[in-house]
Amino acid sequence: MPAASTRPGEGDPAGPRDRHAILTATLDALGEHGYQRMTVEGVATRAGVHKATLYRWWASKGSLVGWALGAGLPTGPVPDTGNTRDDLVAWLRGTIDNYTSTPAESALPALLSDLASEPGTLEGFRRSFLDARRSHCAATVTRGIARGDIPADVDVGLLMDVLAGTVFYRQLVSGEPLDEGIAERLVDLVLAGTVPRLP
Amino acid sequence: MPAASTRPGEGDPAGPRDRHAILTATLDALGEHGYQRMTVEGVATRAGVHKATLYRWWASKGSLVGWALGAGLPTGPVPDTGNTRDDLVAWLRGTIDNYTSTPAESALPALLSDLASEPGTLEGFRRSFLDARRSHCAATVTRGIARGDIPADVDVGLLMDVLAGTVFYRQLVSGEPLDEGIAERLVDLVLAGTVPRLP
Amino acid sequence: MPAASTRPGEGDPAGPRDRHAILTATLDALGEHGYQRMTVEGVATRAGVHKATLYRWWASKGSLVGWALGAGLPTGPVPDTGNTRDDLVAWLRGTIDNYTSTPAESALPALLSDLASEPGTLEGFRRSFLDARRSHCAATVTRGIARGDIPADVDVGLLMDVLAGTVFYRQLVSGEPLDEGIAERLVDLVLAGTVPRLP
Amino acid sequence: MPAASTRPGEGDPAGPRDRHAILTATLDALGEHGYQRMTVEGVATRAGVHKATLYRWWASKGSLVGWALGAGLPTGPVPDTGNTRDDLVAWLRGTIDNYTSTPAESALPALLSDLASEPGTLEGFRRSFLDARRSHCAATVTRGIARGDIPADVDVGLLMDVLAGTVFYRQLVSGEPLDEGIAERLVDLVLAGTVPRLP
DNA sequence: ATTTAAACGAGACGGTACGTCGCGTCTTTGT
DNA sequence: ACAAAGACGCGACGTACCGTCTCGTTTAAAT
Repeated sequence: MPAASTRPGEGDPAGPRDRHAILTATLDALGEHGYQRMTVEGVATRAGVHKATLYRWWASKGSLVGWALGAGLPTGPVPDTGNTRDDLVAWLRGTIDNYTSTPAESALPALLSDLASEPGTLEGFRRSFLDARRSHCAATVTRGIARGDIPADVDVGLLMDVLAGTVFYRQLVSGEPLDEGIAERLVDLVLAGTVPRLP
Repeated sequence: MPAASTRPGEGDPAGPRDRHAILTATLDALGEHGYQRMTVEGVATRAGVHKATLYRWWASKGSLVGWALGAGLPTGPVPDTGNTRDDLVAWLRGTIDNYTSTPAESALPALLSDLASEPGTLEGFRRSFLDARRSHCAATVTRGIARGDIPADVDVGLLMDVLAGTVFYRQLVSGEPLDEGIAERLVDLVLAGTVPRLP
Repeated sequence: MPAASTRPGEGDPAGPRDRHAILTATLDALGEHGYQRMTVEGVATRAGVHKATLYRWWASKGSLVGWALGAGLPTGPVPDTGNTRDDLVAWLRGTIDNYTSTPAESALPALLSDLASEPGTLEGFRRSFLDARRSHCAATVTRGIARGDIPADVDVGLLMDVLAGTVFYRQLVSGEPLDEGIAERLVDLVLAGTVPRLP
Repeated sequence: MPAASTRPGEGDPAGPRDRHAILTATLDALGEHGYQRMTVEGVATRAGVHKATLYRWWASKGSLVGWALGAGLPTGPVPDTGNTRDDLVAWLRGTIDNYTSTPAESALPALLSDLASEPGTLEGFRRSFLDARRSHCAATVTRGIARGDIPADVDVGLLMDVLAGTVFYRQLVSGEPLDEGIAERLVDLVLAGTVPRLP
C-alpha cells in the first residue's frame, strides 16, 4: 500500500532498525484512534522513534499504515481438513476476523480511498496482503474441484468476492450484524446454491 | 450522513438559498478530486457561496458530502416488469452505477471511515439513501415471493448484501472488473443457486 | 526586509489584527535569543497569536524579523541645533544605539546574509529603514553646506558610510569598544579632516 | 572561527587526510550557495569525504567555514614601497577583495551572527585571520610614522576600522558601489583629512 | 415605508497535523 | 587511530485545510 515511492525499505529488506516496533505501534494506534485520528508523531513516540525516521522509510502516513496492515493481518494458510465446506468456512471466518478486529476495521476503508487517489498504491496493498490471502482460498477451491465438490469451471475470483464482499459490505455499509451462522450460510450459497433463509 | 447535528437544513426543509448549487458543486468536486483532496473552500467557491454558509447548514465536510451523495444518488424505483429475475438485475445494475459513477466511487469509502468514527453519523447516510434503495429491492423480492419465484422465508437482507456487497468489494478492494454479465450471474446465484462459472 | 513576497500586509496597510504585539514580540525574541535561536512559534506564543497567522502575513522568519526591525528601529529625525557638528554627532549616536541595542545587535548580520540570498529582499529593509535614516543625515549635511561648514560637493553617501560603517564594523567584526568619544572623533574626521588620535 | 573546542585539528597540525580538499570544497560551496544554503553533507561529498570526518575535526558548520575562510583569505603581507599612501591603498584593496570575492561575500555576515551567539567563537576567526591582516596594516602605519607621514599618536585601530568598516558596510548594508577610486579616497581621508568629494 | 430578523459575504483566526530539512551523533565495519 | 557508510535524534520550518468567529450588508417578511 505504499505510495508510488522509492523509499528503500517500504518493502522487505533492511528497513529501519525498529521496524517491528514501528509496525506494531502503527497497528495499535490504528486500533485505538482510527486512521484519521491517529497521528504519525504518536506512532513515532509509541515506537520509541523519531517521526523523521518514519518518513525516511515510508512515503506518507497512508503508506505506513498500508504496510503495517499488510504485515499485520494474517493471510492464512487455511488447513486442509479434507472437507471443502469446512475449509472455506474456516477461510471466511479468517476474513471476517480481519475485517472486524480493531485495527483493520477502522483503517481499511480510509486507506482504500486515501491511497486510491495515487495510482499504483492500492496495488501495493493488494500484493502485500490480498494476493496471499486469496491464493490460499484458491488452493482450497482447487482441492474442492479435485474432490468433485465444485465444478471445474467455477469462477474462483467471483466466488471469493461474494464471500469476502458480503462480509465487508455488512461491516462497513449496511451495518447488519455478522452473526454466528453467516460464514456457513454464505459458503453453502456459493457451494450448493442454497438460497439464504432467515435463521 | 449528517453528524448527529442540530443544523436546521441538513435534512430537507428550507436550507440555504443555493442548496442545489451547493450539492452539485460538492458532487463535482468529489468526482474531480476525491474526498480527501477536495476542499470545503473549493466547493464554496464553485457554488458561488461563502464557506461559512456551508457550515451554517452542515456540520462538517463529511456531513456535507454525505447529504450530497444522499441527494445525488438515485435510489430507484425499480420497474415491475413481472419478471423477478429481470427486476433484480435492473436493481443491481442501478447499484453498480451508483458505486462506479465518478462521485460515489471516490467518496464512499472515505466517508464510511470518516463518519464511522463518530457514532450515529453513518446512520444518517443509511437513512437518507440506503433505506430507500433497499426498500425498493425488498419490494421486488416480495413480489417474487408472491409469484413463487423465491422462498417465503428468504433472508432478504443477506440477499441484498450478497448482491451489493460483491459489487462494492470488486470495485474498491479486489479491483476485479465489473464486466457485463456480472449482474445476471449474481442474481442467478442468489435466486436459483447457480454456482458462478467462468464466463 | 521582506521576502520577494506578495503577502498583503508585510508593508503597511491592514496587516494582522495584532500587528503591534507581533512585531514587539519579534523584537523581544530577537533580543533574548538572537536570530538563529529564536523561533517563529515562540514569537507567536509570546504575541498571543497562532503561528499560522504569522505566515499569513509574512513570507518567512527572515521577512518577519526584517519588518519588525524596520518598524522597531527609530529612524530619526535629527534635531536642527544650528550646529552641524553637534547634529551629526547626534545622528551618529542614534546609529550606534541602533546597532548596539539588543534586538538589532543579534539580528542584523544574520538578516543581511539570510535575505541577501534572495534577490530584492535586502532592498525591502533598505527602503523601510535605511532610506529614512539616511535621508535625515543628508538633510543635516545639506544644512551644513548652506552654513558653509561642509564643501558643496561632498560625497554624502560616502560620508555616511564612513560614519555608520566604522561603527558597524567595530560592533560586529573587529570587536573594538564603542567608547564615549567615538562619535565626536568620527564626525571630526569627516568634517574637519582631523586624523583620529589615541584618546 | 572554531567553537571553543578541543578538536585536535582545527588549528594547524595534522588534521584530516584531505584537509586541503575539504577547505577548498567548503569555500566552493560557500561561493555557490551562501552560508545558509550550503550543507555540510554537500561539502563532504564534494571533498570526497564522509560527513563524520568533518565533525571529527571541526566542531560545527560555522567552525568549519570559519577555518576555511581563515585559511582561504589572503592576509597579506603588504609590500613596503616606501610610500605610505600607496601601501595603505594596496592594503585596503586587499581588504576590498576579501570582502567582495565570492566566498567571503556570502559567508561573513552569516558567520558573524551565527558564531557570535556562542561566546568565544568569533575570537577564533579574529585570531586566525583578522589579527594577521591588521598587524600588516599596523606595520605599514608604523613605517608611515617613522617617515613622518602620520602623527605618532594616531589611533591605528580606529584608522583601520574606518578603512575596512566603510568598505564592509557598503558591501553588506548600504549597497553603494565599491567603485574604482574608493580606496584612494578613504586613505586620503584618514591620512590627510581630505573630506571625500563626489568623484 | 419602515423595522427586524434571518441569511449571507468577507476574511482573519485558532488549531491539528503533515511532510521536510539539515545539523550533529552514533554504531558498525573495514583498513 | 582514522575513515566510510549510513541510520538516527532532534528541533524547527513552512504548509494545508478544517471549522469558528466577528462584522457589516443584503434580503425579505412583518408591521
